[in-house]
Parts: sequence; C-alpha cells; structure tokens
Amino acid sequence: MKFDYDAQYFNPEQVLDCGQIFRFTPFKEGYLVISADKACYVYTEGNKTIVESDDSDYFYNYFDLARDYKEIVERAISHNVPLLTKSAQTFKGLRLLNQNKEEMIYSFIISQNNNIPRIKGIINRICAGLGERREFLGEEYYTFPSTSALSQAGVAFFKNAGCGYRDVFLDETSKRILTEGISHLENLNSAQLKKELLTYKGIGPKVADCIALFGFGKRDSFPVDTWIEKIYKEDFMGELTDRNKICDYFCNLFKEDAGYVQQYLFYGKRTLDKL
DNA sequence: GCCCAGGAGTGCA
DNA sequence: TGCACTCATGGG
Repeated sequence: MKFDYDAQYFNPEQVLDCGQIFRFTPFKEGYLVISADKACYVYTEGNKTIVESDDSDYFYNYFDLARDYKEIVERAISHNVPLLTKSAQTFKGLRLLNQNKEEMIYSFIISQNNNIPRIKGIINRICAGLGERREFLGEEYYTFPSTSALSQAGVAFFKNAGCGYRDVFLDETSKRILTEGISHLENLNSAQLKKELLTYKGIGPKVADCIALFGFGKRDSFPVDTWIEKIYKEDFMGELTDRNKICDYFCNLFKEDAGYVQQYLFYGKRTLDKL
C-alpha cells in the first residue's frame, strides 16, 4: 500500500534528521523507517512525498499528516526571531512524528548525556538482540523489543549493547513498566504527564519532555538540552541558567506551538551553518 | 589527551 | 531547595 502528500510540507530528510527518531536508514531513493514493529519506505518524487508500507493508517498518523503545517510554519515565522524564521522557512517540510510511547521512553533514557550517532548504534544493537527479525521490501529489520523482553534482558545485556551507566535505568524502568503498564499515563495533560514521567529511573526534565512531545503528542512541551541552552543565550540573549526556568520561559513564549518551535530551533542551530 | 554529547542520580549543606 | 560531583562511551 502507498499514499502520498505535498512534499513542500513533508520532507523525509528533514523529518528524519532533526533528532526525533533514531531508527532509519538510507534506502533506494529515500529512507527505510522503523517504528515499533512496523516499517515503511518514504521518498520524494517530484512534488509528492510517498510512503509505502503494510499499514497506511499507522504511518499516516505516524507522520502527523492530518495536521496543517503551513499554519505552524507561519506562526513560527511571525515571532520575528531570526534563527526561528530562517529555520522555519528552510525546513517547512519538517513534521513532528507520533511515535510509539514505550519506544520513546527507552530511547530517550539512552539519549541522556549522549550523542545522536551513538544513540542510534545502541538502539540498533538492542533491537538486533531482543527484537524480532522481519523483512520489508527485501530488507531485514528488527522490531523494537517488547517491555517484557527488555525487562528480562538483564543489566549485563544493556551494558554490552554500549549503554554505559544507563544500563540500570533501562533495567529498572522496563521492569516497572512490565508490572504497571503505561495506560495510566495516557489521558494526562502535559504537566501531569511530565510529573509522572519524572518518577521513572533515568527520566529527568529533558527526557520527560522528549517523551511527552514525540510519544504522547504533547506539542506544548519544550525539551531543553545543551543545544537549546546555547540558543537561549546566543539567539534570545537570555540570562537564566536553570534549565527548568529556561523551559518555562520558552513554554510561556510559544505556548501550544512550543514543541514545533523547539524542533525548528534545534535543527536550525545544528545545520543551518552547514548548508 | 581533552571536550562534548538531545542529562540525571546522589549526597550534603 | 540548591549545588557540586559523578556516571560509560565514542567521536572530533
């Protein structure tokens, strides 16, 4: 099955390269993207971006295609912040994904004090070790492991996958989720969800915001990492040093668009100079 | 060899 | 509550 969408507001490279997803590889004319236990092939042809998969409904929602990003881009530009304006104009095709909640929890626990290439490698090794081997369009891939499989793997497995000191966080959190599930997290507002997420081992303010934003669709979340800290100082001339206060500052400034703005800023700061 | 990476847990005042 | 210290690991 396949479907297509206006490529101006759906650019695979921008969507995949902006740091919200760790499981994709270049494939033919585009990318093979893995989410939870599913795979799709996404590529641009002319003025259309095309998604091929075995589950169109899943990936239509995954790529957030019911939402109008033209309005989001225009609102971002209207704030008249140079970095934000330039980034939103350059990356009109960026979209926030609606990813699997548990995959986001484990993936962003791994992300703390870590760099993106290494995060990708760790997650790939964990999937290869505990996930199920599948095939899509002749390509092999591994599903993201179930909480059950993760909870039984043991600390040594995570250590061996290169997780470093985060091994115990993954072990403890997967065991907790195995017994509690995550259904009690589903219908909370952003503040309530963040508060709950902060009670898990390995989840602090920044990781909680990423999980809320990418996994639970809380678009008013604004993760503050080292890059955002730098942007706050250099592009907003901010004086605060407490990350929680910097987070409040941006959330109050951008309200319900905070998450989109955060991605434009983060991706723009990392890549605009190199274009 | 040093610094940094999509930070967070712990101990101590 | 605030703050310094520490935590693996690989790339630049």
